[in-house]
Amino acid sequence: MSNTPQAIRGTQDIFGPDAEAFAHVVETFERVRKLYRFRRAEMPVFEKTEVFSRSIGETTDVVSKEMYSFRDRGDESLTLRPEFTAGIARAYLTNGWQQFAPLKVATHGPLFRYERPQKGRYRQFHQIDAEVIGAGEPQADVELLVMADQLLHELGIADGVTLQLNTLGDGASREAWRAALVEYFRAHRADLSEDSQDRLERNPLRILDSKDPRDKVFTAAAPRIDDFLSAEAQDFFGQVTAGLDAAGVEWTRAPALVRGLDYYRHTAFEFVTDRLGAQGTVLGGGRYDGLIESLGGAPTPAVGWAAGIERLAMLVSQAPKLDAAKVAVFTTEEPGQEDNVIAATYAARRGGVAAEMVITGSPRKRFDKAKKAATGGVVLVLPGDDDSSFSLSFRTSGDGSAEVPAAQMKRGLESVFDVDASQTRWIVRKRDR
RNA sequence: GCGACCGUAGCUCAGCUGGUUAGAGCGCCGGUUUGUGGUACCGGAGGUCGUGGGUUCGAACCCCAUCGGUCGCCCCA
Repeated sequence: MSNTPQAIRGTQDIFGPDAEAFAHVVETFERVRKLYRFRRAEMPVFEKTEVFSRSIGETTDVVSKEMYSFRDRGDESLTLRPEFTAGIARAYLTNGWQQFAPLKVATHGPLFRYERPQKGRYRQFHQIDAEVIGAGEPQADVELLVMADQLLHELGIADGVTLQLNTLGDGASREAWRAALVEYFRAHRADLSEDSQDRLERNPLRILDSKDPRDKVFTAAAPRIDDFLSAEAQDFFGQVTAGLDAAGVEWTRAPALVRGLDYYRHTAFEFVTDRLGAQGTVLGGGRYDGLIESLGGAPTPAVGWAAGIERLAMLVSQAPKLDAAKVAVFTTEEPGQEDNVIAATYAARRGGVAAEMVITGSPRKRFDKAKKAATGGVVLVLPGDDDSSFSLSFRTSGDGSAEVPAAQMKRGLESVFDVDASQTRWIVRKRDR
């Protein structure tokens, strides 16, 4: 064991109920995304480093200390993607996807961030992601938000999750607000937490959602974005909220909500829960009208969101269990009948019935072993009248049971186990021996 | 990058103020029992006590380092 390589810190091997919940989240997302007519896209998991550094912002933590970057054999700096948006924007530009604008795309897969792992946070984590590129109207924001809301409802985790909504205004509004915040906090600089004094230089907006009580004294009275919104920005936000109201999506205004990355404008939002410890954000996103330009494209409005699959999966308690499916377990206690068990098991599976078989170990213990694995029931293979035939005995924990010739397996499965064996047309043929 | 707690069998854990061959349950393998049954009993395999150093007559237990896990800070999904 001691020379077995260990998994990389912050990576996870997902198995069992967790893996089922994970798959359930992805499957639900795929279903909902089709309802909203978002197209599927796949991007590489690594890009040139500049794809991220130029779009996300050099001063952000993500770029300055959380990227998995390395040099390839051509001495090019590459980076494992820390988010989807930048890569999608790059693909949009390099593949001429402008022709599809406004483009609704969705994707999911692994992302990488060099961080200290903790609850709901990993170095390789997974997100589902939806973006609308080339749509500057508030209706695009609304569509994305309603889709997110529906997804959370269909996952059965909408209770206890609230949509927190804010606007950062257009570029001019945001800059004016930022300047006012810097001026305001600078006046109280000495009384701020160490972290926030640092933030004052790097990312003053983030002082607003500091958890430090020393900062909270000042954040309450800090300048509010509303006082700096241009008429257009105000109108834009008004249309977003009106659309949400029309669609029946509940939201709350969160004036201190800002996004961590530089490219956000106008709408910013997070779906937040109090059930995941410190990692309360379950789905987050916003409008990033400046991003495509920063990658050398024409000015292109865009909105999007992403959600951590692991975090969603942790909230999903009602994920369908693999074991909940009715499983027929085939076995025999008669030495020499093992081949017939094999024949019957594969016939059942070809017919669409979930089946397992037990043909190893002590024949006397096989029945008990089969019983443990069987949620549908146990099928016992018995020798037939002659060497080349056999019959099946269907046993359930209830009162159902029946013994039928092998050829009538379909009937036995359906009547005794109550499983859908309608596809089972296969007849156990008599074998020459 | 910072802090707190935690590493004993495949899994969940017990192991007293340091004391002799480190235990239990579950799981696995074998035997017996039962024979419309989700049983009971017996036996077996499986552990460099995360790793390395130190203290001690003696370390799973105390000290240091290191690796890993968990949770929190920063930041973020």
